Amino acid sequence: MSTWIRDAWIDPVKLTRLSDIRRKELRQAAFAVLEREGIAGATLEKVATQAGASKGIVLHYFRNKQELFEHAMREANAVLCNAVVARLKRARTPMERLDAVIEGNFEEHLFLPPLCHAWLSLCAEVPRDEKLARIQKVIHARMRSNLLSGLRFLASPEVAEEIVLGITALIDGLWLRLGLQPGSVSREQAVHQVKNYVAGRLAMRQPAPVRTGSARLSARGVGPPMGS
Amino acid sequence: MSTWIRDAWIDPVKLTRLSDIRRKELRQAAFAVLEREGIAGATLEKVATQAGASKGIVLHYFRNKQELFEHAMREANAVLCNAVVARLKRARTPMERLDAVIEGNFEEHLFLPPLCHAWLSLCAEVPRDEKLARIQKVIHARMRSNLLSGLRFLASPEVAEEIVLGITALIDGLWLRLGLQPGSVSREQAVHQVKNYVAGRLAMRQPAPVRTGSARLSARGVGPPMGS
DNA sequence: TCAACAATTGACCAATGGGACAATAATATG
DNA sequence: CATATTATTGTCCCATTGGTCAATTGTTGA
Repeated sequence: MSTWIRDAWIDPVKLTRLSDIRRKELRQAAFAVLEREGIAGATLEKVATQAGASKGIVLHYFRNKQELFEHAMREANAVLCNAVVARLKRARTPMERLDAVIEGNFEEHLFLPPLCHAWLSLCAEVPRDEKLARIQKVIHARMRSNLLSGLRFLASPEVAEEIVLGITALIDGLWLRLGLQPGSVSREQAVHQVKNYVAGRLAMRQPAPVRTGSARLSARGVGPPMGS
Repeated sequence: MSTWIRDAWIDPVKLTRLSDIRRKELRQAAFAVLEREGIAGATLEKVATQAGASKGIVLHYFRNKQELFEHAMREANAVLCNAVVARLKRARTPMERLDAVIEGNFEEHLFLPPLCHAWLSLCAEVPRDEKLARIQKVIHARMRSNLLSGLRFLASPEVAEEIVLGITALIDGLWLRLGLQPGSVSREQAVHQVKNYVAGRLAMRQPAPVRTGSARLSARGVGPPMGS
């Protein structure tokens, strides 16, 4: 409720300041409506009302409904992504990096049913919206990269890749569970669950040839590898 | 394309025979439309066309749109559930029961993007449809029960419960992955993934007091090898 | 102060959707 | 065969929706 405003103000460039603010307001409103109404019930009128504006204004800032919701998805993702990145910055060891990603994905002020509902509705549209699909792809790529940045040092490339799939699936699945039955899974449970998964997988003697000559640092701290 | 017809014919009760057939046709059509169009695009007209009938007939057999799609969800779930149950019948050991559930959830003629898309759309509506929520609850309860029927003998109740959550989340997550990026995960990969998860979890020395005096059978055919 | 420009609104429109219904065809029943 | 019941269609209605547009209201800057 405040983060984006900061961005707009601190930034010395004024450019289309007002325009940017409106757009942000609107995609937030769009997301809010999505939370309550789902994709089928998310009408331009409702979005406008939610934003305290008229319907016309929505189409003034976004070419059409699709575009609006595409931006809504970007926005939502950015928030979640920031949570992860912030934690990642503080991580020192590979294992800490892993935990950062995991915990970041269940930030308690984000791991909530409404957010999940909106996210679900958006996901359900991916197959019919090229743009949404692309965004999804980017999101997943970043997630993978974040996970790999820690996992690289903890498992062979093949196994790491496998664990990445496992972690992402687990995370998504836990979110889904939350959306389907609010209250059935707490943030702590979720984190616990994924961490246990990782522990279990890392403890297994790896079925494939473990040695591939790649990075060797062992789980202990490594410190500086953090780039951005 | 044949299963349901059998049910209707074999059953000695003729009652509203034709009516039942129509209803089944229609909820199947509804599901098919859902696969292509998503919840927002799934109109009564399209469902009728898909079923080769007129729009009126749809509302003749279902009170309204909601009811139609609720039945569509039941139908879809029944199919998936049957796959699991069939495998479960053949299972002999606890571990085999576990595998039955896992493999049944990724049956190759079911683990397909379109089916997933429809399922996703339905899930996205759960928060706004009391009936759908209830159905979901039932589905999950059965899944849990099925898993527990094997898991009971492989871990303490607490741990078993935890693993149930993990497995269901993983399964859902893998389905979601399939829907979001068709082709990014094969049936074999998915099964492999979940089985590895189970193996990893079962191999862990259990963090909580392991002894609860409960069932002891030590999964014949799998139990001990994993031990560290 | 006045024009140029952006923001914002509200009216309007054609298309569509869900649902009601009366009319018609089929089918069963006695 | 006549009648009651069920299946099916097509039409009609009204609310809603995405989207366009001209008109109005600030804002800014010279």
